[in-house]
Amino acid sequence: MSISPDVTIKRGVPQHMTKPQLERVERVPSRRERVREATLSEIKAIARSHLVEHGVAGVSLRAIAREMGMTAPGLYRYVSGIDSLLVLITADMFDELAAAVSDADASVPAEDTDRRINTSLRAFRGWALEHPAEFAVMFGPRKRLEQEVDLTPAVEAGSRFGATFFTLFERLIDEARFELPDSGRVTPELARELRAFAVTCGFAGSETSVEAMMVLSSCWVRLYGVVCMEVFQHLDFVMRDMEPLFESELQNVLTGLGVRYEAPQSNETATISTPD
Amino acid sequence: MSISPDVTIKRGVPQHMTKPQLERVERVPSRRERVREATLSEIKAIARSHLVEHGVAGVSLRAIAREMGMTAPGLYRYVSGIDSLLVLITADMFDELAAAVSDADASVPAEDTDRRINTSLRAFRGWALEHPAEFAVMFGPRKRLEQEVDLTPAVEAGSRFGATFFTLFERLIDEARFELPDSGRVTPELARELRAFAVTCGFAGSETSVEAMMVLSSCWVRLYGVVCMEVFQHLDFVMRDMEPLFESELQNVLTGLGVRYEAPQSNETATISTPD
DNA sequence: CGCTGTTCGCTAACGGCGTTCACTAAAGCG
DNA sequence: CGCTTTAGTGAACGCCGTTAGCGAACAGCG
Repeated sequence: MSISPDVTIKRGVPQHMTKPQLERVERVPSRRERVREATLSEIKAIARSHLVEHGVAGVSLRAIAREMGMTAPGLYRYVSGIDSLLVLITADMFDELAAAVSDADASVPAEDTDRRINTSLRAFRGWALEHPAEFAVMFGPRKRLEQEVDLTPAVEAGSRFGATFFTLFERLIDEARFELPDSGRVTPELARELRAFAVTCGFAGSETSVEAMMVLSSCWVRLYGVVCMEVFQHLDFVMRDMEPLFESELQNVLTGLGVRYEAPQSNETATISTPD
Repeated sequence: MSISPDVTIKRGVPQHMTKPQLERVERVPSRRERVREATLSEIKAIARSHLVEHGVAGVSLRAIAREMGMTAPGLYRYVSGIDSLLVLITADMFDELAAAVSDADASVPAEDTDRRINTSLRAFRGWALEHPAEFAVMFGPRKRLEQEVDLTPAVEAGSRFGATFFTLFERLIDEARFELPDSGRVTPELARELRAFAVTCGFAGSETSVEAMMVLSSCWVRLYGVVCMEVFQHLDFVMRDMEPLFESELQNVLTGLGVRYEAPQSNETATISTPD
């Protein structure tokens, strides 16, 4: 067991510290480390492309190795197996999705909470539609009885993604946009789960109420529902274009949140263009 | 191409006609047909058990054949490949799910629409939780870029499943339980899609309005969302027990539909017991 | 420079998979 | 009975993940 792949060699530097001043002090990543990092990136990139082109079942170590001009066993120096490779790229994809949403969010004036929310949520759907294979891996069923493989990288990235929306939601709470449901509606059991939710997701310290968490959950479930249904094509035989339904749900959800609904621009949501 | 598996030999008998009187008239299924049917059933049964035990990736023709005491190529007499076998059992599972919901529905007095709906929807979730592997195949992402394989059996069974709920929903419309949303809320594009929906699902002739279809879609999407999220375990790291959230969503949806929400019985929803 | 321990990538191999093809043996049927 | 259709087999092809052992390249050090 002299080999231990999948362990990102962390430099023990807190991420919020700026890198440049530390690089010389701590460690300049040795040549070996750099080339190693590069091959790992190549592996993930090719895996990703195979995922897109042939679906998750079409991702194979042998094919990746072939495309890289090496042999499959060699990849085991970088990755402890196909499953953990999938977990790795899943983590990357979550980060990418989070970035896509953040970018969209950042493209509108920070004070315009309403438009920011409209935009962010549409960005989520947009990314999902543009990356159905990725979305399936990220939000679809857990493939195996994955007791075996370590999911933490993906889960962590997933949390980072969630945080993107949580911040926006917190703004809504601060601005007291919507009426909280009667506290009678929240059963003790639900309250317990929601508190756990709040704690795990970081806004424990704030005065975030259980009722607010319930609203958040409900909204998230609804959006997840429409988008899943669209990407997984479960209404395909009955409905050609799911966008109107998504917009309708979005409108319902937003008005429930006291957020102004804005009809989408005629050009695609993916395009980030400054409105006139 | 002398072989043509996967084609259920239909006897051209409408299902609503009683069988016995016709059997002799039309065709008594020959001995050969009977044994053939039996082996096909065995194949599907074993496939199903492997699906449950090892997930969808764990279903393999070779393993099935092994367990049956035959060799893999022999299975090709019954099934045109692993993919179409999966489609076949998916169809069966949809019928089974539909039956489970129907049974639950039938276990409460026919006039008590409210309780019937409570019960049916909980039955849906219950079945999903008891059969996560099946649910993943039925409601998860379409595995391949399945241009190749013929999905019709599964799609048809899926429609039958949908019909289970549609009938209940029609009752709600007839009883005029809920207020329809302003027709201004339905964009022309959405209206078009919803009409297609209504037509494909059979209640075209009735006076079912586009607005009603919008409500139905919205409700279905929400329930699908919670259940998917629970079965796919996407909030696992944040929430232990999803039942309270489901119940909360159910309550929201039902009150929106003008249906009385009934708290679940203390014993599990799966258990069908006559209330006192 | 040469020496030494580590990392890398290879070959070979095992067992599993889906699928095709040519073939035999059995079953059905006139 | 003989002929046709069908069920099932064995061998083969080409994939796959994964393990084990080996040699070559490399990094660091005296």
